[in-house]
This record gives sequence, C-alpha cells and structure tokens, in this order.
Amino acid sequence: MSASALQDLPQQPDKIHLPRTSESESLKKIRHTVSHVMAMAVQKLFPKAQVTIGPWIDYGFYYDFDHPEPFTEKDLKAIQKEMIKIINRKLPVIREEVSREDAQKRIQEINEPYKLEILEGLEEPITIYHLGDQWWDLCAGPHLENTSDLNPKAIELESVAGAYWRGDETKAQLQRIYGTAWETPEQLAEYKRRKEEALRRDHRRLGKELGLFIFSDSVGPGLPLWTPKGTILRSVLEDFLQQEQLKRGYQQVVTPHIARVDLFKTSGHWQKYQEDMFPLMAEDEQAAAAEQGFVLKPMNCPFHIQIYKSDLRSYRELPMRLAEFGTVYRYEQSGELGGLTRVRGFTVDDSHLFVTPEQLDAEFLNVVDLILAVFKSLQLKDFKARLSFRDPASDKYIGSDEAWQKAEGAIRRAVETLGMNYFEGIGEAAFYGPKLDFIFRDALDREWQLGTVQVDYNLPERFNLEYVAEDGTRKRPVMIHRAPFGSLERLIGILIEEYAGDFPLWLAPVQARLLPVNEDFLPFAQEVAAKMRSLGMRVEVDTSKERLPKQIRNAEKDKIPVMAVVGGKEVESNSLSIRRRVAGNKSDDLGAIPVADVLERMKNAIANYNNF
RNA sequence: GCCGAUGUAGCUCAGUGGUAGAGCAUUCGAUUCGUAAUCGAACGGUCGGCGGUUCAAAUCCGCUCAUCGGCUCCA
Repeated sequence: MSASALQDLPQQPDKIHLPRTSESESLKKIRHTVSHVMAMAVQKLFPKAQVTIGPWIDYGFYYDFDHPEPFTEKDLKAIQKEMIKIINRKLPVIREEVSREDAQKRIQEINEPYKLEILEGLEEPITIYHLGDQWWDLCAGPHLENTSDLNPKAIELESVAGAYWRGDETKAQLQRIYGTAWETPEQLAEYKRRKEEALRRDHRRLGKELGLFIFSDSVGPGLPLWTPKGTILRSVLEDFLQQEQLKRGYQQVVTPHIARVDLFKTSGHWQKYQEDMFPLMAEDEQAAAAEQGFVLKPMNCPFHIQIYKSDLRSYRELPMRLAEFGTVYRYEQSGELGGLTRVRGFTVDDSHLFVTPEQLDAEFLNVVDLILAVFKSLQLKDFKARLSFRDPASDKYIGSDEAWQKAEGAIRRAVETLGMNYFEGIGEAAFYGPKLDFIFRDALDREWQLGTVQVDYNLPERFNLEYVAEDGTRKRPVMIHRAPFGSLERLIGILIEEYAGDFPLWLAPVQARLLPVNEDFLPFAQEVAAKMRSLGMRVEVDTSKERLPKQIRNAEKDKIPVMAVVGGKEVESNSLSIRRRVAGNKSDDLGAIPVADVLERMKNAIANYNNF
C-alpha cells in the first residue's frame, strides 16, 4: 500500500447499503443456500470431510467440517470453483419434512455422527433441504428455490479457521470455512472495499503510524507501552473523566499493583478467577506450597474495600464513591490478545460506590447518567446495552441466590426506568454480581465491552462491610462497581477506529503545527507556538528544511487538526494562514486569520469538544 | 490454550539452495521554496531466536518466541 493510499480514509455516506443478514430475507436465503452448496463442494472434493453446522452470519456464512488435513488457501480456490459448477448445474432446492426416526435412519446411512448429535437437539418439524438429488442437509431454512438463483460473481470464500465442536474446547476441533455472499457483484465489491477501509482504520495500524503506543517483544505480549503522544490521549481522557466525577461527588484514591493473595482469597478471586490471574509470587517453596505470597491485582475492588473498612463509616458518609485509574493485570489466553482491545495489563477507570440499600436505585441511575454523558462527549453513539446476568447452571459465581436476585432486580429496574434498549446476556455476569454493560463495535465489526456498572451484594458480605445506620445499628452497604471507559486501552483503541485517527481538537495529541514557508519565518512561528503553549495548547513547529508542500503533506499524514502556514504576509499582519483538517482526509484552506482570533477559536473549540 | 497463516533495514515490502534488495524514514550536501512528496549522496539487516540437513540455508526440516485470522474467554 502506498503512503498516499493510506490517507484516503473515505467517510462519505454509504452509497450502497450492505444489510446484515438479519435485516434481509433474501440474504438469509442466499447465505443458507450458499453454505449448503459449499458443504456439498467440500464433500465432493474431500470425501473424508464430515459436515457439522453451517449458519449465516452478519455478512456471510460459514460451515464447520471435520477433516483430518487442514484446508489451505489453494483448497479454498478449488472449493469455490466447484461451487460455481454446482450453481451452474441449476439444482433445485427441495424442502422435505421428515419424522425423527426417518431423519435418524438417513443420517446413519450416510454416516454423519455430528448431524446425528444435532438431530437430538432439534424440535419437530424436522426439515431436510435437498440440492437436487445430489446432497442434503438438516436445515430449518429458508432457502432459494434453485442453486442457479445464486450469483457466482457475488460469492467469495474468505478464510479458514479452527473452531471447536459446539464451541467447547474439550471437544473436537473442526475447520471452519468463512465466506461471504451477496445479491449482486456490486455489493460484494462494496463489501470488500469496506473491509479494506476497515483495515486502514484499524487502531493497531493507526497507533503505529501516529506513534501512539508500541508493543515490545522484550516486554511481553499484551503489554502496551505508551509513547508521549499516546500518553496525552490517556491523560486528557483521565482529566476529562475526573472533572466529571468531581462534579458528582467522587473521591480519587491510589492503591498498589500487588497484594497478598489472602486478600483475593477473601474476595473469592483466588477461588473463582485464578486462571485469569498471573501466578503467585512466593518467596520460597514453602510459601508457594502454602499458597502464601503476593499476586498482581486483576481487579481494584478489594483495595477500595480496604479503604472503606479503614474506618467506622456512618450512613451520613454514604454514598461513598472511591475512584481510581487502577492498572490491573489479567492472564489472558495468548491466542486472544490483540492490539489495545485485548491486553494483559490495562487501566480501569474504576470506581466503587458504597451505598445503603435505600440509595441503590438512585445511585445506579446516577452512574448510568454519567456513563451516557461521557459517551456523548466522546461522540460515541453506536453501542448496545447488555444486562449481563449469571448462568444459573454454572458454579463460577459466589453468593446466595437471594443476593443475585436482588442485584439483578436493581439493574432491571434501572434500565426500565430509563427506557433503555437492551438485551440480556446470560452467563455474562462478573463472578460476584450482575452487570449492565455497554457494547461497542470496532472497525472490523467485532464487539467489545467498554463501560460497565455492576451491583454487588456479595463482596460486602465476604469482607463484612458495615455502616452505622440512623438508628445506631450496624448495617451492610451494597457496592456498585462501575467503569464508564471500561479500560483506557480498549477505549482508546475504539476511539482511534471511530475517528479513523482524526481526533477531535480537545483530544488530539498535537492540536496545531506551525509551518514556516522558509527558515526566515521560524522565529515568528516559535513565538506564536510559545503563546499557544502558554494557553495550554499542544503545538509543534515544523523546523525541517522541507518545502511547504512537503510540510503540509507530513502534517496531513500525522493528522494534525490545525495547520498554520507562516510566511511574509502572515508576519506582516500578525496572522496565520490556517489549513484545517477535517475528518476523511479533506482539509479546508481558511486563509489568513489574525493570531488572536486563531487562539480564541482554538480555545473555544477545545472547551466545547468541537473542531476548529 | 487450540487450529491455520505470517515473521527480511526504523516503516511498507521484493527476493525459493550459491556472497542480502527497493521505496519511504534518518544523516549529510545542494536548493530558500506559499497549501499533499525538490534533487543527489551516505548510513542502515548475524533475514524473529535456537538447533538440524547440505560443500553451501533468508530459502529445506525440527523446536521456540511474536504477530495476524478464528475458536473458547473477557475491560
């Protein structure tokens, strides 16, 4: 990819609408049918392959096969060729309703054990879809009427990946072939164009190009190092949130990165969360055997609890809102790490609120209000709210059923009071309590949890937390865990992609760069830069001996929001010729503006989270 | 952790068994220049690491580390 192509991050409105499968009945049919055609092609070319499941997904389909040898890129091409042949044979797609016994018998005849297992879970009516008299598969449909209704030029196989049978890592690992299919070749082309574009706004790529963060093999996987520019992003975001929190009665605290393992035994982390923690640091073998020593903290809550417990608390002190940008370490599986969205060390904009049971509902609403306000300032609109409840069948949780029901009830009341759209995620709860999570998508359309609010009756119990109530009795507070950003790392990853690297002025690591037409104008540029810095602005002067066009090109590549050209006429009139970068790699030449006006305009834009 | 792919200069990449290449970046020189690349030169790599096969390995084999695409898991 040439450097100039890198700049073209188009942001024009979508000319061709590309619906998700769930939005389009015809795409459902197309993608169901293509996945059958693919499975048939695979079994034709690889007779040892056994079929399992093959559903449609948002922008295509996949099918999982059990096959002794891995499929290669070459195999994909051959499979695609075979698919075209099948399509061209104009096979009718015939639906047949069968009895359970009949289905069982037929599956046994073709020796497909996975299909048999699928059948066990199916409800009547059981339907089979035939491709002519060549091939059939258990499927609920819907399907096209004939393979020739598919447009071979609108279909493409994309990749092969390992996938466990039924998503269970203790079961067989299958090979999943991903593909995409559309109504028209134009849609396919547009889909591919958008994938290219997504690659260009990938935060890993932009983070490197813009010099925001690095990874070092010597430091370790999943442990980002923040450069000066990236650190500005972090501290601006931290300051921003701290200001918001100050207004709402939060108190900032600082706690260590490690603690005795006993602390986490009391909280239950050691029992329920150990596989996500870095191993115990024991002083000697005896200590290791006795499970005594220190661990890196995977969460901040037990520390904030210690601060709460350090004094006898009165109901008058509640809600007590302890906040910290707390860096935590979690031992994520190596295969899961990626960029800033999944790391092993990250900073949570954490807060723990200790409230009376009576205060719980109101305080929960306050927190959601804060989170939504934060998203608004960051111009993040595209998210979903998830009620993350426990899976009652699992034993990975602590606490009584009653505590869980109370906590889940509080969250449900809150979202209903607010009239929020939400969906439920069973089994998504934290081990100590249910959550309300805010889910975002990255450029590659993967979903990530950012903000979260959690209601917790369990840790107050385990740590025996108390406050003195109005009547003089000791009562137990309820805890709210909350993090609007979720993690600074993940948030910044999402922001980079959301803005395609074009940060709004208040966040931009470099807000302005002064470009002297030649060296004679350097002193004036330095003088203006100093003035800007004294107003708290982040500004650079291009001291290279490059010609103006090159300086502009470099500033554009660095995505500097305000470029200020300084030459003879500017010095004479004490002005700056402003070239403003606007999202999408266009920029406006605003002409000469008096220095004082530029400063004023920048100041206002920054204060209001606007662009210049 | 598992399946698969990838790893060559700071960056992006070419190089399929016979002494390591390009563009950009960097440095130096010339140019003093008005809104997306001025010209020239130099510098720069134990080809991710370790081991093996071979007269000879960036290239073939094994192990390992890291990255990428998925699976499981999570902020």
